[in-house]
Amino acid sequence: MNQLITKQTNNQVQDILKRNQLSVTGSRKKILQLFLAQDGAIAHGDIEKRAGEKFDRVTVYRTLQTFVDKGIIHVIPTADNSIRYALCKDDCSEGHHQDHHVHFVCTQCNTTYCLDDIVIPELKLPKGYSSSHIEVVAEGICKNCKTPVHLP
Amino acid sequence: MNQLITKQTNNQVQDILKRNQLSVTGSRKKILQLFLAQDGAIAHGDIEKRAGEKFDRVTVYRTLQTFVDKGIIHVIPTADNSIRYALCKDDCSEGHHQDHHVHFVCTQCNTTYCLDDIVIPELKLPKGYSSSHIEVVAEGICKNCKTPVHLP
DNA sequence: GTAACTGCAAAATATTTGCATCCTT
DNA sequence: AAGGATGCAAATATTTTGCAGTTAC
Repeated sequence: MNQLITKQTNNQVQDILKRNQLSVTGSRKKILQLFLAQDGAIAHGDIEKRAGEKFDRVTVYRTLQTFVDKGIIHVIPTADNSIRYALCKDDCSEGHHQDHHVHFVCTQCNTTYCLDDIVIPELKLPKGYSSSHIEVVAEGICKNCKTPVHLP
Repeated sequence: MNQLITKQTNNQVQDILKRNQLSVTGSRKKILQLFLAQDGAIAHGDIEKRAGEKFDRVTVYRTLQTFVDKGIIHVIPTADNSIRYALCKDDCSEGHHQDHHVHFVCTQCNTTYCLDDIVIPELKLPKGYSSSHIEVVAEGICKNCKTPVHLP
């Protein structure tokens, strides 16, 4: 879990920022690194409390907002009023990612995942309602917390 | 939209409170009235800013929390960090309501509805994941904001 | 060099806690 | 009468804003 910045991820980060017409700065690189290195979603507090790094709180707020505005990350609302952010696979910076994917919150480890490959089935809404976007958050046990089955 | 408390709703409110082993107090009655009188979901701020009524902020926090704990109302998370609460149809106080219904947020009037009658289709989760609860929030135009069709 | 980003201070909001008083049962 | 609920004050926590110094391009 060492936060070594490899040459490769460094390039990746720069790419994403440049593609979104953002200047490549230290904070932005470091925060984007976190997202790239992380399987699940990240809350504002997770970044601030990050051991070993020191992040200015205000800069974190502003950076996250900038990333959301650019479509690099997206917001995952949760019931406990702790907003989490996630970078999704591949085309995050194209703004497609938000359209139809499922979020999964593990009740055991509290990790939030983006399940990009799950198809959200059509909803039959009542007469008069029409929807442009559907957000699905599933709650349960994730792949890592699943009790392993001991085969004989 | 007058907040007249009819004898009937008064009884209804008392019923709900008693059924949940809560003492019947002024604040609880007034706040529960609001939920009963309202089609959509309510945010903390909506209650405080309620014209004509004066609610102590702290009491509102505590009352909402109590109602959530008892299962009288439930939380609807939204991306803008403004948690909303809704009382659902019929069996709110039995704790069933949260299980599988769809929330609908109108992007026009910003009202949040509980669509209790919509069936949430099965999700095919990736290998290793298992879910116990699914939250679906659809966003779009509601029945009231729909542009009316002028028939010839 | 210029425009944009950062970090600090401080303001504005939102939420929680403690406690004395009041109300429900 | 007793326990719980309320309302006020105040403590905490969260988010936003202003601005001067710094950095990216």
